[in-house]
Amino acid sequence: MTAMTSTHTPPASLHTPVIGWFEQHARDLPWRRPEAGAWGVMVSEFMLQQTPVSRVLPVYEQWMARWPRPADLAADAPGEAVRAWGRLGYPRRALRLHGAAQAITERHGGDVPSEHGQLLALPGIGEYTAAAVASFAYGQRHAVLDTNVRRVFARAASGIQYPPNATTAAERKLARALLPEEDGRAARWAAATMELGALVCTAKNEDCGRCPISGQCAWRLAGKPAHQGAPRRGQTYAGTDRQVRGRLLAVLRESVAPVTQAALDSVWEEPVQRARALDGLVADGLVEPLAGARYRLPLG
DNA sequence: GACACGTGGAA
DNA sequence: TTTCCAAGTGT
Repeated sequence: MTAMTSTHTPPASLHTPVIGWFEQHARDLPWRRPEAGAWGVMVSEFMLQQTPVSRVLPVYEQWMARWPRPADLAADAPGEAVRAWGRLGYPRRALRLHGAAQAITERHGGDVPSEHGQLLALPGIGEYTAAAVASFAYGQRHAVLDTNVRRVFARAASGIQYPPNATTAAERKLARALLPEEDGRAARWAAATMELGALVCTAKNEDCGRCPISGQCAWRLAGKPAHQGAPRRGQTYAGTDRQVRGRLLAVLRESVAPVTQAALDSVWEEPVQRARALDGLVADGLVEPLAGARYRLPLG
């Protein structure tokens, strides 16, 4: 049971100040403008998975100028999507976005579907992204649980500094309970709570002085107790297969012509790990092996 | 449920 | 310099 429900605080007392704050302080992001459309919303959601807004902005603009509709992307080679992805990281997202564009073109007449279940069936779209697109692009009522919203709810409602590592049933239940009744207001609430987590109720150095619900925040009222339990597993990177994959793919992105084995071998000393990383990229469909020990981004 | 999966800026 | 973190998904 959360502090919010145990004190019987009506959600409406949270909705108005949070949505009001959002109307005053929301960033003017291109995917929030009407001209972005559902496709723009969807592209931005793929790019923003684990990647900061500041790095997404320029790539998003180039992407939408080149592929303004799903069918435009679907008609191009998947390797071009990987190349245009640049250094955003997790390039499989580019491949999945390309696959989603193909599915939209084939199954949905070229229009991003509005139904949650149809969105969820597309490659690269999971629970969060399906809810986000349905909510932000189509104004529907969904619990949109990303890392920002989960942190806001953990603090404001549950009185703890950080949410659990993985989304729990209790979090989903709480998020549904806090959702405004009316569709459009629920969609604004989703965007507003996300923005609050991104700008004010941040993971570190939160700024309660600028928070519209600081007076109702269970964590703050409890004296902002520090997170209990094991520290988060720090993701090591140097020396991992991921780093090797990143270097290999960087070489392939830079070259339109097929790349030789020697060119790829030059990015990593250790041959066993290097081969394993390259095999992994091929298995993932990010790299296409050619005759004569040459490689390129996939043509499809 | 645990892990793999990129990248770069900030503290 | 090291660690943490950023609008997650798929296996």
